[in-house]
Amino acid sequence: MTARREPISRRERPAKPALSRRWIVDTAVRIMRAEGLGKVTMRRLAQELDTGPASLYVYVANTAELHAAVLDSLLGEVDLTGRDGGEGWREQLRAVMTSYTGVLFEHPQLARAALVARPSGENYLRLVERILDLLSQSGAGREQVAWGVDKLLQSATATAAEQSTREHDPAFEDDWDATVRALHAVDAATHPAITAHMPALVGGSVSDRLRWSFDVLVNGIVHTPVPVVED
Amino acid sequence: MTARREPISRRERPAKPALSRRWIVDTAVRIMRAEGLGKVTMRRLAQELDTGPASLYVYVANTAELHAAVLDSLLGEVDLTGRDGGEGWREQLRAVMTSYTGVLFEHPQLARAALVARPSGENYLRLVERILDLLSQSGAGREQVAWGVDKLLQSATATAAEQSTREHDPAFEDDWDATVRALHAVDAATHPAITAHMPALVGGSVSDRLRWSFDVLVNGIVHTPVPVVED
DNA sequence: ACCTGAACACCGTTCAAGT
DNA sequence: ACCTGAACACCGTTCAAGT
Repeated sequence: MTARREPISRRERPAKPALSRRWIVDTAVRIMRAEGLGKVTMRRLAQELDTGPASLYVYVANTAELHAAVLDSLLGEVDLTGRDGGEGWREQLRAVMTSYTGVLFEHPQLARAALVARPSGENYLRLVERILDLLSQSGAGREQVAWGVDKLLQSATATAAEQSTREHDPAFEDDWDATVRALHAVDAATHPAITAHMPALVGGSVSDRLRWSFDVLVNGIVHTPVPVVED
Repeated sequence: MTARREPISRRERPAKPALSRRWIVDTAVRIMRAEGLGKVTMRRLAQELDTGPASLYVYVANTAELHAAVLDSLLGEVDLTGRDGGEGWREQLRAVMTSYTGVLFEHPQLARAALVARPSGENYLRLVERILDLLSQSGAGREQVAWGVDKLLQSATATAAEQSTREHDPAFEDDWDATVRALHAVDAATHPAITAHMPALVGGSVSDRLRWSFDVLVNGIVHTPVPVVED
Protein backbone atom coordinates (compact mmCIF):
# COMPACT_ATOMS: atom_id res chain seq x y z
CA MET A 1 0.00 0.00 0.00
CA THR A 2 1.33 3.39 -0.91
CA ALA A 3 1.42 5.78 1.99
CA ARG A 4 -1.03 8.54 1.25
CA ARG A 5 -0.51 11.41 3.61
CA GLU A 6 -4.05 12.49 4.36
CA PRO A 7 -4.14 16.10 5.52
CA ILE A 8 -6.73 15.12 8.10
CA SER A 9 -5.28 17.33 10.78
CA ARG A 10 -5.88 20.43 8.68
CA ARG A 11 -9.56 19.67 8.36
CA GLU A 12 -11.19 21.06 11.49
CA ARG A 13 -12.36 24.10 9.56
CA PRO A 14 -13.32 24.42 5.92
CA ALA A 15 -9.63 24.82 5.15
CA LYS A 16 -9.09 28.47 5.99
CA PRO A 17 -8.72 29.96 2.55
CA ALA A 18 -5.94 32.37 1.72
CA LEU A 19 -6.81 35.98 2.34
CA SER A 20 -7.73 38.00 -0.73
CA ARG A 21 -9.72 41.12 -1.39
CA ARG A 22 -12.41 39.03 -3.00
CA TRP A 23 -12.72 36.70 -0.06
CA ILE A 24 -12.72 39.58 2.40
CA VAL A 25 -15.50 41.42 0.60
CA ASP A 26 -17.61 38.29 0.17
CA THR A 27 -17.33 37.59 3.86
CA ALA A 28 -18.27 41.18 4.63
CA VAL A 29 -21.38 40.80 2.47
CA ARG A 30 -22.31 37.64 4.31
CA ILE A 31 -22.01 39.37 7.68
CA MET A 32 -24.07 42.29 6.42
CA ARG A 33 -26.87 40.08 5.18
CA ALA A 34 -26.96 38.20 8.44
CA GLU A 35 -26.49 41.02 10.92
CA GLY A 36 -26.47 44.36 9.18
CA LEU A 37 -23.72 46.73 8.09
CA GLY A 38 -23.17 47.84 11.67
CA LYS A 39 -21.51 44.52 12.34
CA VAL A 40 -19.22 44.80 9.35
CA THR A 41 -16.22 46.10 11.26
CA MET A 42 -12.56 45.40 10.69
CA ARG A 43 -12.35 43.52 13.96
CA ARG A 44 -15.44 41.43 13.45
CA LEU A 45 -14.48 40.65 9.88
CA ALA A 46 -10.98 39.60 10.96
CA GLN A 47 -12.50 37.33 13.56
CA GLU A 48 -14.71 35.73 10.93
CA LEU A 49 -11.66 35.25 8.71
CA ASP A 50 -9.71 33.77 11.56
CA THR A 51 -7.02 36.41 11.62
CA GLY A 52 -6.18 39.74 13.22
CA PRO A 53 -7.60 43.06 12.05
CA ALA A 54 -4.20 44.30 10.93
CA SER A 55 -4.10 41.67 8.21
CA LEU A 56 -7.05 43.20 6.39
CA TYR A 57 -5.22 46.44 5.75
CA VAL A 58 -3.15 44.71 3.10
CA TYR A 59 -6.28 44.47 0.94
CA VAL A 60 -8.56 47.23 2.14
CA ALA A 61 -7.53 50.82 2.84
CA ASN A 62 -10.08 51.55 5.56
CA THR A 63 -13.59 50.84 6.72
CA ALA A 64 -15.20 53.30 4.28
CA GLU A 65 -13.58 51.57 1.33
CA LEU A 66 -14.71 48.23 2.66
CA HIS A 67 -18.30 49.44 2.86
CA ALA A 68 -18.08 50.84 -0.66
CA ALA A 69 -16.94 47.44 -1.88
CA VAL A 70 -19.84 45.76 -0.10
CA LEU A 71 -22.23 48.18 -1.77
CA ASP A 72 -20.79 47.49 -5.18
CA SER A 73 -21.28 43.81 -4.59
CA LEU A 74 -24.92 44.40 -3.66
CA LEU A 75 -25.45 46.45 -6.81
CA GLY A 76 -25.16 43.18 -8.68
CA GLU A 77 -28.77 42.61 -7.62
CA VAL A 78 -30.13 45.63 -9.48
CA ASP A 79 -32.21 44.67 -12.51
CA LEU A 80 -30.64 46.68 -15.32
CA THR A 81 -32.96 45.50 -18.04
CA GLY A 82 -35.83 47.73 -17.01
CA ARG A 83 -37.91 44.90 -18.35
CA ASP A 84 -40.81 45.70 -16.01
CA GLY A 85 -41.12 49.17 -17.46
CA GLY A 86 -42.31 48.31 -20.95
CA GLU A 87 -41.07 50.04 -24.07
CA GLY A 88 -40.16 53.69 -23.68
CA TRP A 89 -36.82 54.86 -22.28
CA ARG A 90 -38.62 56.74 -19.56
CA GLU A 91 -40.49 53.74 -18.26
CA GLN A 92 -37.42 51.53 -18.50
CA LEU A 93 -35.35 54.09 -16.67
CA ARG A 94 -38.02 54.30 -14.02
CA ALA A 95 -37.88 50.53 -13.61
CA VAL A 96 -34.09 50.53 -13.27
CA MET A 97 -34.20 53.31 -10.68
CA THR A 98 -36.95 51.49 -8.81
CA SER A 99 -34.84 48.37 -8.71
CA TYR A 100 -31.84 50.35 -7.47
CA THR A 101 -33.93 51.99 -4.77
CA GLY A 102 -35.33 48.62 -3.77
CA VAL A 103 -31.89 47.17 -3.20
CA LEU A 104 -30.88 50.13 -1.04
CA PHE A 105 -34.13 50.00 0.92
CA GLU A 106 -33.33 46.47 1.92
CA HIS A 107 -29.94 47.53 3.19
CA PRO A 108 -30.53 50.93 4.72
CA GLN A 109 -27.14 51.57 6.20
CA LEU A 110 -25.51 50.92 2.87
CA ALA A 111 -27.28 53.90 1.35
CA ARG A 112 -25.69 56.14 3.92
CA ALA A 113 -22.31 54.67 3.14
CA ALA A 114 -22.88 55.33 -0.56
CA LEU A 115 -23.35 59.03 -0.02
CA VAL A 116 -20.03 59.26 1.71
CA ALA A 117 -17.79 56.87 -0.20
CA ARG A 118 -18.86 56.45 -3.78
CA PRO A 119 -18.37 52.96 -5.14
CA SER A 120 -16.27 52.42 -8.23
CA GLY A 121 -16.64 48.70 -8.85
CA GLU A 122 -17.91 46.87 -11.88
CA ASN A 123 -21.54 46.78 -10.85
CA TYR A 124 -21.61 50.49 -10.21
CA LEU A 125 -20.07 51.13 -13.63
CA ARG A 126 -22.64 48.89 -15.28
CA LEU A 127 -25.43 50.78 -13.52
CA VAL A 128 -24.08 54.18 -14.59
CA GLU A 129 -23.63 52.89 -18.13
CA ARG A 130 -27.23 51.74 -18.28
CA ILE A 131 -28.74 54.91 -16.84
CA LEU A 132 -26.66 57.05 -19.20
CA ASP A 133 -27.79 54.99 -22.12
CA LEU A 134 -31.47 55.27 -21.21
CA LEU A 135 -31.37 58.94 -20.30
CA SER A 136 -29.55 59.89 -23.47
CA GLN A 137 -32.47 58.44 -25.44
CA SER A 138 -34.41 61.44 -24.17
CA GLY A 139 -32.54 63.50 -26.71
CA ALA A 140 -31.23 65.87 -24.04
CA GLY A 141 -27.76 67.36 -24.40
CA ARG A 142 -24.74 65.31 -23.50
CA GLU A 143 -23.86 67.40 -20.46
CA GLN A 144 -27.41 67.40 -19.18
CA VAL A 145 -27.47 63.64 -19.42
CA ALA A 146 -24.11 63.26 -17.67
CA TRP A 147 -25.02 65.52 -14.79
CA GLY A 148 -28.53 64.13 -14.69
CA VAL A 149 -27.34 60.60 -13.94
CA ASP A 150 -25.64 61.97 -10.87
CA LYS A 151 -28.80 63.63 -9.63
CA LEU A 152 -30.94 60.56 -10.24
CA LEU A 153 -28.58 58.35 -8.29
CA GLN A 154 -28.14 60.92 -5.56
CA SER A 155 -31.85 61.40 -5.10
CA ALA A 156 -32.58 57.69 -4.86
CA THR A 157 -29.64 57.10 -2.55
CA ALA A 158 -30.50 59.97 -0.23
CA THR A 159 -34.13 58.87 -0.03
CA ALA A 160 -33.08 55.36 0.87
CA ALA A 161 -30.67 56.70 3.47
CA GLU A 162 -33.44 58.74 5.08
CA GLN A 163 -36.49 56.60 4.66
CA SER A 164 -35.31 53.14 5.34
CA THR A 165 -33.26 54.14 8.32
CA ARG A 166 -36.53 55.00 9.94
CA GLU A 167 -38.07 51.63 9.36
CA HIS A 168 -35.31 49.52 10.78
CA ASP A 169 -33.74 51.50 13.53
CA PRO A 170 -35.96 52.46 16.45
CA ALA A 171 -33.54 55.19 17.53
CA PHE A 172 -34.06 57.06 14.27
CA GLU A 173 -37.77 56.54 14.28
CA ASP A 174 -37.77 58.99 17.15
CA ASP A 175 -36.09 61.69 15.13
CA TRP A 176 -38.67 61.49 12.39
CA ASP A 177 -41.46 61.49 14.95
CA ALA A 178 -39.92 64.55 16.55
CA THR A 179 -39.86 66.32 13.18
CA VAL A 180 -43.46 65.42 12.43
CA ARG A 181 -44.54 66.54 15.88
CA ALA A 182 -42.62 69.79 15.56
CA LEU A 183 -44.29 70.52 12.23
CA HIS A 184 -47.70 69.85 13.69
CA ALA A 185 -47.07 71.88 16.81
CA VAL A 186 -46.04 74.97 14.91
CA ASP A 187 -47.78 78.29 15.61
CA ALA A 188 -49.98 79.35 12.69
CA ALA A 189 -49.15 83.00 13.34
CA THR A 190 -45.38 82.65 13.10
CA HIS A 191 -45.35 79.82 10.54
CA PRO A 192 -48.29 80.36 8.22
CA ALA A 193 -46.79 78.52 5.27
CA ILE A 194 -46.07 75.39 7.27
CA THR A 195 -49.60 75.46 8.62
CA ALA A 196 -51.06 75.92 5.16
CA HIS A 197 -49.09 73.03 3.69
CA MET A 198 -49.38 70.82 6.66
CA PRO A 199 -51.02 67.59 5.72
CA ALA A 200 -48.96 67.32 2.55
CA LEU A 201 -45.67 68.23 4.18
CA VAL A 202 -45.42 64.97 6.07
CA GLY A 203 -47.87 62.95 4.01
CA GLY A 204 -47.79 60.76 0.96
CA SER A 205 -46.67 57.17 0.61
CA VAL A 206 -43.05 56.37 0.04
CA SER A 207 -43.77 54.98 -3.40
CA ASP A 208 -45.82 58.01 -4.47
CA ARG A 209 -43.01 60.27 -3.38
CA LEU A 210 -40.40 58.18 -5.16
CA ARG A 211 -42.38 58.15 -8.38
CA TRP A 212 -42.94 61.88 -8.19
CA SER A 213 -39.25 62.55 -7.43
CA PHE A 214 -38.29 60.56 -10.47
CA ASP A 215 -40.65 62.53 -12.70
CA VAL A 216 -39.52 65.84 -11.24
CA LEU A 217 -35.89 65.04 -11.95
CA VAL A 218 -36.39 63.64 -15.42
CA ASN A 219 -38.62 66.55 -16.42
CA GLY A 220 -36.15 68.99 -14.95
CA ILE A 221 -33.11 67.36 -16.46
CA VAL A 222 -34.39 67.23 -20.02
CA HIS A 223 -35.66 70.81 -19.89
CA THR A 224 -32.80 72.55 -18.11
CA PRO A 225 -29.69 73.28 -20.15
CA VAL A 226 -26.35 73.29 -18.35
CA PRO A 227 -24.65 76.65 -17.97
CA VAL A 228 -22.26 77.52 -20.76
CA VAL A 229 -18.72 76.69 -19.74
CA GLU A 230 -16.35 79.64 -19.97
CA ASP A 231 -12.76 79.18 -21.00
CA MET B 1 -8.26 90.42 61.48
CA THR B 2 -11.58 88.93 60.53
CA ALA B 3 -11.31 85.55 58.99
CA ARG B 4 -12.84 85.83 55.55
CA ARG B 5 -13.30 82.47 54.01
CA GLU B 6 -12.45 83.18 50.40
CA PRO B 7 -13.87 80.49 48.10
CA ILE B 8 -10.58 80.61 46.28
CA SER B 9 -10.42 76.90 45.97
CA ARG B 10 -13.59 76.81 43.91
CA ARG B 11 -12.26 79.32 41.43
CA GLU B 12 -9.90 77.36 39.21
CA ARG B 13 -12.66 77.07 36.62
CA PRO B 14 -15.34 79.52 35.54
CA ALA B 15 -17.73 78.19 38.15
CA LYS B 16 -19.04 75.02 36.49
CA PRO B 17 -22.57 75.94 35.40
CA ALA B 18 -25.53 73.66 36.01
CA LEU B 19 -26.14 71.11 33.29
CA SER B 20 -28.96 71.89 30.87
CA ARG B 21 -29.82 70.87 27.35
CA ARG B 22 -29.02 74.35 26.19
CA TRP B 23 -25.60 74.39 27.79
CA ILE B 24 -24.81 70.92 26.51
CA VAL B 25 -25.69 71.79 22.91
CA ASP B 26 -23.78 75.08 23.02
CA THR B 27 -20.72 73.28 24.27
CA ALA B 28 -21.12 70.69 21.54
CA VAL B 29 -21.24 73.47 18.95
CA ARG B 30 -18.07 74.96 20.38
CA ILE B 31 -16.25 71.64 20.15
CA MET B 32 -17.47 71.16 16.60
CA ARG B 33 -16.26 74.57 15.48
CA ALA B 34 -12.88 73.98 17.06
CA GLU B 35 -12.27 70.35 16.18
CA GLY B 36 -15.00 69.02 13.92
CA LEU B 37 -18.08 66.91 14.53
CA GLY B 38 -15.97 63.80 14.90
CA LYS B 39 -14.86 65.08 18.28
CA VAL B 40 -18.42 65.74 19.43
CA THR B 41 -18.82 62.49 21.34
CA MET B 42 -20.69 61.88 24.55
CA ARG B 43 -17.45 61.18 26.38
CA ARG B 44 -15.55 64.16 25.07
CA LEU B 45 -18.51 66.43 25.72
CA ALA B 46 -18.88 65.13 29.25
CA GLN B 47 -15.22 65.80 29.84
CA GLU B 48 -15.61 69.35 28.60
CA LEU B 49 -18.58 69.79 30.92
CA ASP B 50 -16.65 68.35 33.82
CA THR B 51 -18.94 65.40 34.41
CA GLY B 52 -19.38 61.79 33.35
CA PRO B 53 -21.00 60.73 30.07
CA ALA B 54 -23.96 59.15 31.84
CA SER B 55 -25.09 62.58 33.02
CA LEU B 56 -25.77 63.75 29.49
CA TYR B 57 -28.43 61.13 28.92
CA VAL B 58 -30.78 63.08 31.13
CA TYR B 59 -30.94 65.79 28.45
CA VAL B 60 -30.04 64.03 25.20
CA ALA B 61 -31.41 60.71 24.03
CA ASN B 62 -28.38 59.60 22.05
CA THR B 63 -25.54 60.82 19.88
CA ALA B 64 -27.68 61.18 16.76
CA GLU B 65 -30.08 63.49 18.56
CA LEU B 66 -27.17 65.50 19.86
CA HIS B 67 -25.83 65.96 16.35
CA ALA B 68 -29.26 66.97 15.11
CA ALA B 69 -29.39 69.62 17.82
CA VAL B 70 -25.96 70.90 16.80
CA LEU B 71 -27.14 71.13 13.22
CA ASP B 72 -30.22 73.06 14.17
CA SER B 73 -28.06 75.50 16.07
CA LEU B 74 -25.86 75.98 13.00
CA LEU B 75 -28.91 76.61 10.83
CA GLY B 76 -29.22 79.90 12.67
CA GLU B 77 -26.47 81.13 10.36
CA VAL B 78 -28.51 80.65 7.18
CA ASP B 79 -29.54 83.93 5.59
CA LEU B 80 -33.28 83.56 5.17
CA THR B 81 -33.89 86.93 3.57
CA GLY B 82 -32.60 85.88 0.17
CA ARG B 83 -31.54 89.50 -0.03
CA ASP B 84 -28.66 88.71 -2.38
CA GLY B 85 -31.03 87.28 -4.93
CA GLY B 86 -32.89 90.40 -5.92
CA GLU B 87 -36.63 90.53 -6.49
CA GLY B 88 -38.21 87.40 -7.90
CA TRP B 89 -39.14 84.41 -5.73
CA ARG B 90 -36.90 82.21 -7.81
CA GLU B 91 -33.80 84.28 -7.27
CA GLN B 92 -34.54 84.75 -3.61
CA LEU B 93 -35.09 81.05 -3.18
CA ARG B 94 -31.83 80.39 -4.95
CA ALA B 95 -30.09 82.76 -2.53
CA VAL B 96 -31.59 81.03 0.51
CA MET B 97 -30.61 77.61 -0.78
CA THR B 98 -27.11 78.86 -1.56
CA SER B 99 -26.79 80.14 1.98
CA TYR B 100 -28.01 76.83 3.38
CA THR B 101 -25.55 74.92 1.22
CA GLY B 102 -22.75 77.25 2.27
CA VAL B 103 -23.35 76.55 5.94
CA LEU B 104 -23.30 72.80 5.35
CA PHE B 105 -20.18 73.03 3.19
CA GLU B 106 -18.35 74.59 6.07
CA HIS B 107 -19.36 71.74 8.32
CA PRO B 108 -19.25 68.71 6.08
CA GLN B 109 -19.91 66.03 8.65
CA LEU B 110 -23.04 67.78 9.76
CA ALA B 111 -24.61 67.31 6.35
CA ARG B 112 -24.22 63.58 6.71
CA ALA B 113 -25.82 63.71 10.11
CA ALA B 114 -28.74 65.69 8.65
CA LEU B 115 -29.58 62.94 6.18
CA VAL B 116 -29.85 60.45 8.96
CA ALA B 117 -31.45 62.36 11.82
CA ARG B 118 -33.60 65.18 10.62
CA PRO B 119 -33.51 68.25 12.82
CA SER B 120 -36.70 69.61 14.29
CA GLY B 121 -35.53 72.74 16.09
CA GLU B 122 -36.63 76.33 15.66
CA ASN B 123 -34.06 77.22 13.03
CA TYR B 124 -35.01 74.27 10.90
CA LEU B 125 -38.67 75.22 11.14
CA ARG B 126 -37.88 78.80 10.15
CA LEU B 127 -35.95 77.55 7.15
CA VAL B 128 -38.77 75.27 6.03
CA GLU B 129 -41.27 78.08 6.52
CA ARG B 130 -39.24 80.43 4.35
CA ILE B 131 -38.65 77.94 1.54
CA LEU B 132 -42.34 77.00 1.51
CA ASP B 133 -43.31 80.64 1.32
CA LEU B 134 -40.98 81.38 -1.59
CA LEU B 135 -41.76 78.22 -3.52
CA SER B 136 -45.50 78.71 -3.18
CA GLN B 137 -45.10 82.04 -4.96
CA SER B 138 -44.38 79.97 -8.06
CA GLY B 139 -48.08 79.27 -8.22
CA ALA B 140 -47.54 75.52 -8.15
CA GLY B 141 -50.03 73.30 -6.36
CA ARG B 142 -49.95 72.99 -2.62
CA GLU B 143 -48.77 69.41 -2.64
CA GLN B 144 -46.11 70.05 -5.23
CA VAL B 145 -44.77 72.85 -3.08
CA ALA B 146 -44.82 70.75 0.08
CA TRP B 147 -43.01 67.82 -1.49
CA GLY B 148 -40.75 70.15 -3.42
CA VAL B 149 -39.32 71.68 -0.26
CA ASP B 150 -38.23 68.25 0.80
CA LYS B 151 -36.44 67.61 -2.46
CA LEU B 152 -34.69 70.96 -2.44
CA LEU B 153 -33.37 70.41 1.06
CA GLN B 154 -32.45 66.83 0.35
CA SER B 155 -30.55 67.70 -2.78
CA ALA B 156 -28.55 70.45 -1.11
CA THR B 157 -27.85 68.33 1.94
CA ALA B 158 -26.77 65.28 -0.05
CA THR B 159 -24.48 67.38 -2.22
CA ALA B 160 -22.84 68.90 0.83
CA ALA B 161 -22.46 65.46 2.38
CA GLU B 162 -20.72 64.18 -0.75
CA GLN B 163 -18.78 67.13 -1.99
CA SER B 164 -17.41 68.72 1.09
CA THR B 165 -16.44 65.44 2.64
CA ARG B 166 -13.96 65.17 -0.14
CA GLU B 167 -12.37 68.48 0.52
CA HIS B 168 -11.70 68.04 4.20
CA ASP B 169 -11.05 64.41 4.72
CA PRO B 170 -8.08 62.89 2.90
CA ALA B 171 -9.45 59.39 3.39
CA PHE B 172 -12.53 60.18 1.32
CA GLU B 173 -10.58 62.03 -1.31
CA ASP B 174 -9.29 58.61 -2.28
CA ASP B 175 -12.75 57.24 -2.91
CA TRP B 176 -13.60 60.03 -5.28
CA ASP B 177 -10.28 59.63 -7.03
CA ALA B 178 -10.98 55.93 -7.37
CA THR B 179 -14.37 56.65 -8.93
CA VAL B 180 -12.91 59.15 -11.37
CA ARG B 181 -10.13 56.78 -12.30
CA ALA B 182 -12.57 53.92 -12.75
CA LEU B 183 -14.70 56.04 -15.07
CA HIS B 184 -11.67 57.01 -17.12
CA ALA B 185 -10.31 53.48 -17.31
CA VAL B 186 -13.53 52.02 -18.64
CA ASP B 187 -13.49 49.97 -21.86
CA ALA B 188 -15.18 51.83 -24.71
CA ALA B 189 -16.53 48.56 -26.10
CA THR B 190 -18.34 47.45 -22.96
CA HIS B 191 -19.23 50.93 -21.69
CA PRO B 192 -19.89 53.09 -24.73
CA ALA B 193 -22.20 55.54 -22.94
CA ILE B 194 -19.70 56.26 -20.18
CA THR B 195 -17.01 56.83 -22.77
CA ALA B 196 -19.25 59.13 -24.79
CA HIS B 197 -20.18 61.24 -21.78
CA MET B 198 -16.83 61.14 -20.18
CA PRO B 199 -15.50 64.59 -19.75
CA ALA B 200 -18.86 65.86 -18.48
CA LEU B 201 -19.49 62.95 -16.14
CA VAL B 202 -16.81 64.00 -13.69
CA GLY B 203 -16.48 67.62 -14.78
CA GLY B 204 -18.08 70.91 -13.93
CA SER B 205 -17.42 73.20 -11.01
CA VAL B 206 -19.23 72.66 -7.76
CA SER B 207 -21.07 75.95 -8.09
CA ASP B 208 -22.14 75.28 -11.67
CA ARG B 209 -23.50 71.93 -10.63
CA LEU B 210 -25.29 73.40 -7.64
CA ARG B 211 -26.89 76.10 -9.73
CA TRP B 212 -27.98 73.62 -12.34
CA SER B 213 -29.36 71.24 -9.70
CA PHE B 214 -31.43 74.03 -8.28
CA ASP B 215 -32.85 74.91 -11.68
CA VAL B 216 -33.56 71.29 -12.49
CA LEU B 217 -35.49 70.82 -9.29
CA VAL B 218 -37.44 74.06 -9.45
CA ASN B 219 -38.35 73.48 -13.09
CA GLY B 220 -39.30 69.91 -12.35
CA ILE B 221 -41.28 70.75 -9.23
CA VAL B 222 -43.44 73.44 -10.77
CA HIS B 223 -44.17 71.38 -13.88
CA THR B 224 -44.80 67.98 -12.34
CA PRO B 225 -48.15 67.43 -10.67
CA VAL B 226 -48.30 65.03 -7.76
CA PRO B 227 -50.15 61.77 -8.33
CA VAL B 228 -53.81 61.86 -7.42
CA VAL B 229 -54.35 60.41 -3.97
CA GLU B 230 -56.82 57.54 -3.90
CA ASP B 231 -59.11 57.07 -0.96
C1' DA C 1 -35.41 64.30 39.67
C1' DC C 2 -30.93 64.62 38.74
C1' DC C 3 -26.31 63.08 38.74
C1' DT C 4 -22.44 59.82 38.91
C1' DG C 5 -18.63 55.94 38.93
C1' DA C 6 -17.85 52.08 37.06
C1' DA C 7 -18.52 48.69 34.01
C1' DC C 8 -19.78 46.24 29.60
C1' DA C 9 -18.91 45.57 25.13
C1' DC C 10 -17.07 47.17 21.74
C1' DC C 11 -14.32 50.35 17.87
C1' DG C 12 -10.14 51.86 13.83
C1' DT C 13 -5.61 51.96 12.94
C1' DT C 14 -0.55 51.55 13.47
C1' DC C 15 3.77 49.40 14.11
C1' DA C 16 7.52 46.48 15.13
C1' DA C 17 8.43 41.94 14.47
C1' DG C 18 8.13 37.83 12.17
C1' DT C 19 7.77 34.48 7.93
C1' DA D 1 5.20 40.62 0.12
C1' DC D 2 2.29 39.20 3.33
C1' DC D 3 0.75 38.44 7.91
C1' DT D 4 0.39 39.10 12.92
C1' DG D 5 0.22 40.27 18.22
C1' DA D 6 -0.08 43.76 20.83
C1' DA D 7 -0.82 48.21 21.81
C1' DC D 8 -2.75 53.04 21.52
C1' DA D 9 -6.39 55.78 21.85
C1' DC D 10 -10.58 55.94 21.77
C1' DC D 11 -16.20 54.86 21.43
C1' DG D 12 -21.94 54.55 23.17
C1' DT D 13 -24.78 53.18 26.55
C1' DT D 14 -26.53 51.14 30.87
C1' DC D 15 -27.17 50.55 35.66
C1' DA D 16 -26.96 50.50 40.52
C1' DA D 17 -26.07 53.71 43.79
C1' DG D 18 -26.08 58.05 45.59
C1' DT D 19 -27.94 63.05 46.61
